[in-house]
Amino acid sequence: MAAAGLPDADPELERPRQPEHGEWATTLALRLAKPAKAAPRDIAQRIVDHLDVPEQVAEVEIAGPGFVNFRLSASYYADLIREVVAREEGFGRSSVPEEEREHVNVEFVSANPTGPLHVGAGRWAATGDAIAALLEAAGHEVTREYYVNDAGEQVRRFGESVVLVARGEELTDDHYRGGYVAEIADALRAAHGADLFADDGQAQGVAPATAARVGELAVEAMRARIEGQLHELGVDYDVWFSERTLHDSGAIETTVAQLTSDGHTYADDGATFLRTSDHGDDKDRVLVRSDGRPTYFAADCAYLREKWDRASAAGTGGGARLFYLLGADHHGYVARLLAAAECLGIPSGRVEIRIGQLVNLLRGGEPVRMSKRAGELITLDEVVEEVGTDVTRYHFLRQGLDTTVDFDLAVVTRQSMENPVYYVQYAHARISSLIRTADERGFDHGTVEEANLLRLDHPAEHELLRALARLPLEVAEAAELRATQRLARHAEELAGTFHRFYTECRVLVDGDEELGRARYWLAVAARRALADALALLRVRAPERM
RNA sequence: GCGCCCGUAGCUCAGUCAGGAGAGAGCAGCGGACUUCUAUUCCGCCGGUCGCAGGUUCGAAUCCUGCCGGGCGCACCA
Repeated sequence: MAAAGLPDADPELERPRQPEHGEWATTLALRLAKPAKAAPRDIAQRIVDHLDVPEQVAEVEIAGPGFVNFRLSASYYADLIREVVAREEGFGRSSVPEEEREHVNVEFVSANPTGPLHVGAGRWAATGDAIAALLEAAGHEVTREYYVNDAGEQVRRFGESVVLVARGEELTDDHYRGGYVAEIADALRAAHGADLFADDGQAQGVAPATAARVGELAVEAMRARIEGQLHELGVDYDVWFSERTLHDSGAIETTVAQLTSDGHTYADDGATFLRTSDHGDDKDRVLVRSDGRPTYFAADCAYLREKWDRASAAGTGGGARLFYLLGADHHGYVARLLAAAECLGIPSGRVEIRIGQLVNLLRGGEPVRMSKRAGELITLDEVVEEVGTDVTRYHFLRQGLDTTVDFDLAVVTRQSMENPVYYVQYAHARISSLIRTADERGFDHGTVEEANLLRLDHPAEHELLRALARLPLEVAEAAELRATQRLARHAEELAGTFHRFYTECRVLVDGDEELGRARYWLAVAARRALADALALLRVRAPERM
């Protein structure tokens, strides 16, 4: 820059939207116009004159008001194809330097185990899982974790509900109801006998000990069912963390004691408050109620501390990170959770909470009412069964977290381009078919090293190569932004460029075997890229459709 | 009332973090393309005051302020 007589500045290369503008571009000259007091195009010219152009850049041009565009050479793309073909899998993955590699605890779903998951939870399942996969692809270590609220009032209440249903007695508005409660009652009766629901000399209602005993079993049964529901969606966790263990081990008392000795609490009206309002929260929050029982928030604090210690112990160079994916109905917790983290001495920025907007379940444009009453609850597994895991996952993943998702059963079950997942999968199946056909016909594709990949100069070939080359960057960006839709949209772009290539460029051509071989290896590379993108989204890449 | 999110083509949404080249995609509508590697595909046309009004900037869908619509949340609940 100095040589060109210009102020120092970050070139900030970016990818132009229009193919005519090359693979890379910089707006440097435009931004320097003011400080350098010169016309942007003149500045651009001076930059270009002093530029050290790498081998892989075929052409540099100044365009428009002062953009500098770079075009990559054919040999760059030839190397790209060889690289993609050479790696067995994981094109698109990257690695971070050891000192930046984080251990990320990704907590998602964590719905209360007092009922089966509904459709909305599917969004958090698919998204949390895919973000975890993206973080892994970006080179981080990940723990997928589910926090099980298996302690406290709701367990007692759930147990009481099961007992009452088992006995055929009446429920009140405070109880859980619905077919699944009866199912649990039946299952528990089968496993433990009807005596499980009996009280000793209790005249009315359910004895606390009975409610607690049944509640514990019922919650575990429900948790197991939730685990199964998530597995159906292709989501498997590393850790199912039990809240009860925090109560049993004394971790909650220890945590409250620590917060107190660090001066973050005070007593008022017999209750213990945490000074969260000193750390950005609207008001202080109760840790221990005036009757001595800890709040759920106290358990959250203990859990936060436990998780932080565990993630830190992994000892990665980039340190630990606690990632929470929460629904918009929980965004009220964000401030107090972050405040708690500060009080616990967790470095700022290490607890990251992302809020996702909610899901509307529709059928033919009409809202599906999800009443608590028996029979009207639409569970996640029912939906997955009806529409399939690939469509369900992809539908959630291709939309940003900030957008409310309409999940319309009538639309989503249609196998048309209203479900773009088929478009991407079809591209993969099409390439697979092409390769099968080539083999059947005894097509001599040779090796990728022998192929003359410089023959790939058709516009459709070039577009496909461009999309292919961008995959690693798109993955890295999607991981950085925790934005699954980035990857989904790029997979669609990749599929689109392949479909156009397929239409315009025949691979198994007569008379030009050299070109055919080059195209064959391009198709192989494209299939690998599609398979890798779909793998990160945990969507199947079918060989046939 | 306060806080968070959204408002972009008839519909569903990308793009907003980090301001740049005539604002993109799919669906719907209209018109084309298979005797040849999968037509769940491809090509073309139609379609937009980027909610409204100000401001910052050489340049705003993008940043700031204020409005207007919609969703969600504001417990010694769980």
